[in-house]
Amino acid sequence: MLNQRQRDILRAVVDDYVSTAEPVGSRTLSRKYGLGLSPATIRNALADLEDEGLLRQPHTSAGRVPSDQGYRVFVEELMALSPLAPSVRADLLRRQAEAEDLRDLLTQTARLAAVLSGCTAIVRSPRPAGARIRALSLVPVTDRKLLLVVVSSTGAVTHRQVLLEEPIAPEEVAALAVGLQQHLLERPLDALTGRVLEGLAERMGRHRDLIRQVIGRVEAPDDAVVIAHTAHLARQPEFQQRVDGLLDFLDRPDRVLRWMQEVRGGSSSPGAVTIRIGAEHRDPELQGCSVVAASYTIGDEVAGEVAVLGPTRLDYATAVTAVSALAAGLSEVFGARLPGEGRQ
Amino acid sequence: MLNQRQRDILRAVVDDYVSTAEPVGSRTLSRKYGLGLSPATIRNALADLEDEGLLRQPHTSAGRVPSDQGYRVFVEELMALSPLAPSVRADLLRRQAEAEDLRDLLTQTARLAAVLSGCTAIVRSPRPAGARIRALSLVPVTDRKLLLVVVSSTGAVTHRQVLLEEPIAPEEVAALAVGLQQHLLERPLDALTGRVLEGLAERMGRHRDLIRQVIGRVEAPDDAVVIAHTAHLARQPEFQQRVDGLLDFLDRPDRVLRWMQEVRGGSSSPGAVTIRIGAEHRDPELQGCSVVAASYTIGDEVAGEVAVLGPTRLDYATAVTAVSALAAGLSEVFGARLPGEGRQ
DNA sequence: CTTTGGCACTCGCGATGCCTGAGTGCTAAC
DNA sequence: GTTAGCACTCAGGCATCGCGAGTGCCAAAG
Repeated sequence: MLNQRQRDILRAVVDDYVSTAEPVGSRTLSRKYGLGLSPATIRNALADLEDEGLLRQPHTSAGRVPSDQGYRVFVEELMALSPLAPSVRADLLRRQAEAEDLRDLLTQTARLAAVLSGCTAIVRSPRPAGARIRALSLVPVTDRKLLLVVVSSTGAVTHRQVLLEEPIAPEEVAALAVGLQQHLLERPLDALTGRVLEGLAERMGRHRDLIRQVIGRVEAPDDAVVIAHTAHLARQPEFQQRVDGLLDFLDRPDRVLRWMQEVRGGSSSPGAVTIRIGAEHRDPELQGCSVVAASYTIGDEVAGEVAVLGPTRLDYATAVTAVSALAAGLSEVFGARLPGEGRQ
Repeated sequence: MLNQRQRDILRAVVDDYVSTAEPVGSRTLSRKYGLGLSPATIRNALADLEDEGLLRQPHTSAGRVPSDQGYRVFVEELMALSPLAPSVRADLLRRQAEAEDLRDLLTQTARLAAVLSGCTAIVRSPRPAGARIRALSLVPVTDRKLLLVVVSSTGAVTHRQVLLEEPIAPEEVAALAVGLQQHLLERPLDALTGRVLEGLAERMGRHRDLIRQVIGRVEAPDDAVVIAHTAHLARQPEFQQRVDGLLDFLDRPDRVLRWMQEVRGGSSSPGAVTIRIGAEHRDPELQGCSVVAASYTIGDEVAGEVAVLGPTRLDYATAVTAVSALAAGLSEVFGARLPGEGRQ
């Protein structure tokens, strides 16, 4: 276990390294941080911390740098979170509430997270386990082309083209839409598995193939993740050589999505902030990176996450306050809007 | 005017520099390219080309590098375009035709362009001057929230939330939708200016405010540009120091859009390929970059562009064949689908 | 008159070596 | 337990050097 001095020093090392990106030496610590200790004393403490595996030396006569494990101790025990000023918080919430639609809301949130934290931000679209079909409509585009529009209880709108073999009359489309609505409205999206749909197709008789085609596509929503400000990653000195790998990773929504889900993984208690540091990531591209993610909720269910991504040397305290405030904002906006009263 | 030898040598310099990223010397040229000339002779020609402003020397005793102007001469007079193998072309078209909807089509196209050219690719959503409203629907989500869905003749689907002060009954929504359809279907999107809408709102009597709210938002489509594979930019040796500026630029869809429009600017003949090189860009972030853009059409109108972005040292021939093939593919897909027969 | 070989010259780049300064660990004194 | 002092280490900056790629110019050959 660490004693108070070691804790103070570890905190100082992390603070300094985060802001300078240079290994921190005993003299600097003694001068810049009010520890009231001589460099020599600090050196002893540093050596202890290194033995514990919380600090590393890039080379013999360099200062210390926090190890992944050191960051972990920092975020779990030492980090001083200063809550956002109420005015700032209110401003964030206002901006979120002003969003025009779901997409806009997520984009705005991601941008705000990026600006506040100085990192690349990622927001995962809401997909609560219990999302239901709130509205469903078939729009005839031509006599052989329909547009299926589904609005889920999260506010997500998905639309798919449906191309037909045979022409269909508008009245028939309308009848079909009513039929679908009867069977599908308020049903959970998750429940739209093969068997259920097969049954539905049977029951509705005509247009069986059409129905299959239509419904099989409802569950794949358009935007799984929104990413803002990748430029912040490229600015980090430690990534100069590897930006392309990271960009490549972020370019593939499916991978990012899987990864986000995995990050949340264990701790899925609503509102919790998950932090994953450096080697704790499985993906090789993400070595040297940390992610701070906060989940937001719709109703009482975890629906998605707001996250920021940066080098392990990142300002965890700022990141945590930013993502939790924004995730809370999302929860609030969803809470206010979605049960259905349509308040803006 | 350049003589044949100078032209051959300029072409060789560009070819070599594009593939190696190293300044090209007279010896290399004499060895690698079948010019049948001694290095000394080539040196004379190089000196001439430098006097013409088509080549530069990074420093005395280095090889030559094409200047922006040199690239311009290259693309206008010297570049040898080899058309794509029919099988490749067919494959591209097949992949485009398989796209599920507009969004998917544009994303696929951008990815293909990026892979073929080895550059970052940008596709601008179709917005032909004469795009019309093909379908329009109001989906009741709650009693105070509607979703307006508009399908344009380009296949673009836009949806907007409409929040109401007063609750509205579903039947009323349906009636309203019919009214809107009567007045708006097949009208050009461009014509939806304030005056027309005002008139419409008057004529429809009730729900005047609602109508205003609804229609004012139709014209701002969701996705103006699709960007693929920014990682390719980061990989370019010449951009190591400046990736962040470029990423920053690409992060703002509005700027990218404006810029794409400006690039097409002059030559708007359908199917034309526009190339803009280095200093020809106004934006300071784009110095040292080139863009190759081909426009695609819907009907006979230019609707948008497929473009690739890279360093001035880019493989213009490959880029040109790639973007023109893909733009032609888009034109074809739109041509086949959009008049309304819904063929896949 | 054009082409070419030869030659002197230039200059970036990588390797080498030196020095400095920041930083350490250890020990002995407080 | 803390601190001052000291010897030691090592990365990074700086100058030096040699190499090699490349040039321009000139005079001879075609």
